Amino acid sequence: MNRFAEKLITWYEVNQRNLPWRETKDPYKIWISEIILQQTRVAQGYDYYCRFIQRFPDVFSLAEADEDEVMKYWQGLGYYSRARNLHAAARSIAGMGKFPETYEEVRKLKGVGDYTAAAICSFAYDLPCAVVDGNVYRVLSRWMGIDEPIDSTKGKKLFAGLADELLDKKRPALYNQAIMDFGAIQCVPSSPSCLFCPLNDSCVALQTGKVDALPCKQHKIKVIPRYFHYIYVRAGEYTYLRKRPAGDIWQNLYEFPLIETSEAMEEEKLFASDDFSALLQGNPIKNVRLIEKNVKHVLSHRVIHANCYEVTLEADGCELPGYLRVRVDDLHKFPVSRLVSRFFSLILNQNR
DNA sequence: AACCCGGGGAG
DNA sequence: CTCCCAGGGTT
Repeated sequence: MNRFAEKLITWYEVNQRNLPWRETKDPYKIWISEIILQQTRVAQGYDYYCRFIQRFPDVFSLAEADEDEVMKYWQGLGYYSRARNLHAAARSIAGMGKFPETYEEVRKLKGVGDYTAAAICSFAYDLPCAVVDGNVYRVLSRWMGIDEPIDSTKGKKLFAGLADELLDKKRPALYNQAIMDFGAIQCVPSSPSCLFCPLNDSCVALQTGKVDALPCKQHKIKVIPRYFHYIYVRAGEYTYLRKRPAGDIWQNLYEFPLIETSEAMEEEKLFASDDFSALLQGNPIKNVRLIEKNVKHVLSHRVIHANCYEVTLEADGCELPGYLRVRVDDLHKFPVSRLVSRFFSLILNQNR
């Protein structure tokens, strides 16, 4: 038993958060919680977890569901590949008959990496696997005063090795929960209260004045602008959607017909473009109206400048090739991005 | 190794 | 504004 683990666990007994996925040893529920919480704060994922478990209480109910419904339950959470992978993995597990029970088998599931496999195996089965997440990087880099970048291959291997050494192998679940809660509550990214920290007598970063400088990262992401023009085509009670394809953001979410331009474009020029003509297939236009303009939607490495127009057609019943024809009243049933959801709200509110 | 993939909250 | 969150996949 090491002193570090002892202090963390003592701290945890007093300060731990009460979370629903800690009340169970069911690997399915723990798995769901871990996928939801990837790059997502507890406060943001909490309600999604509760609704998800209520609708899909076990792996078989999830496996039997349509992907669209799973995506709908994920709507607004971001990183939608998590939901697609979760669904695919559920079908795989259902085929196996039961949830995998070793680290190697759990690690093979789609969407499960080193961190998530360690979390599931320690929490559900008490296997001695050390978790290494953003919290662990922060706690270890500070406590040991290590400035090796955490986003380099060398840094990842270094911290994984240290995490393994420090793991309390007799109670891995408790230790893993403790170090992550410690990072989330006590050893926070900015302005931690080191004065009241139980590790302040042995923290290298505190003693060398490097708390604010750790953990160290080398990577900076470049943000690239994109220009989206959504066309809400109105034909009587109907409108048109398509499912976003693979190889781009928001895969498998739905959206209005989209014209993307390489730079900002005003309404007049957009409506005169070939893309616009091709979209409407020569159907005569009755009316055009602006829904919203210059919406700035920020993603992790894209910033989307979006406009949305309503184009009402003369004809009520026409088809647009490549698009789904749906009732305006049914729009709310489709899983969509936050941006498209915003336009849905504007449109549906105006209808009242 | 570099890049891609969301959305939200804190400071 | 910037940074980061119970990361993982692809090239």
